[in-house]
Amino acid sequence: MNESVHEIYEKLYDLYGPQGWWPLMDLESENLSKTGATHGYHPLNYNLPETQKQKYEIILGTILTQNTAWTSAEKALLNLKNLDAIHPEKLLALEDDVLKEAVRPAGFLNQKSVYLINITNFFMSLDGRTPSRKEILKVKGVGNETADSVLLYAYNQPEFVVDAYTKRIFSHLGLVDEKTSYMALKKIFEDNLPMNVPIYQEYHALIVEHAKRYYRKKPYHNILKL
DNA sequence: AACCAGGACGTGA
DNA sequence: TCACGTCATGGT
Repeated sequence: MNESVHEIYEKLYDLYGPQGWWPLMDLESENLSKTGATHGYHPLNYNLPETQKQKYEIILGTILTQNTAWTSAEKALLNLKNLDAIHPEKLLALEDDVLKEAVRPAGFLNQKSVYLINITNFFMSLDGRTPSRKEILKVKGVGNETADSVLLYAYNQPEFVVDAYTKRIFSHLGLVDEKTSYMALKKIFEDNLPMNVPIYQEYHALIVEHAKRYYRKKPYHNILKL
């Protein structure tokens, strides 16, 4: 197990290369991936986000993509951009139905519009400070994965992000039980990898890329030859 | 036509 | 704690 965590990372990186997550709308597309967003990746640039606005865009994206394809979340994000609402104050100033219509393509519009407001208030209360994992989790609409995504990609904190794909791949490979909890699985990765933000960022993105190709529908196909 | 998307919350065992 | 239903839309 210890070995395979890092070994699989190497294999995925060799297969797909650097992914350049988290996508940001105002960046040129430079990614080789064919299955992700249409634009916004920034492979090998680990100095992002550079501005509060970019942090905020990432945070909005983490909510919008919950149980939703990124292509759909991206449409909602573009709607918000066209409303000039990728700014905390302006998003809060939107009429309720306007916000919901913007969120609609990402699904769960009633929940996500409230969650966006919740996390926006939280973001503003930080006043530029980096939040702790515990305090982000208090925001209604932010669970384990979203909290870790915010910390890893918006604040460059070494928190490994686990998602449904992670559990699916590693249980399919027989490395963990399907019922392994989020925190237990997170710990397995963090215990077997150097505590390094770019590696955490790339590994999670690589898992998503790999899963999109081989773990969408059964029967799953193990091409990693472990 | 069923199933899945870069989940989280509320409820009742 | 944990299993289960619910939330919405879009693509395959």
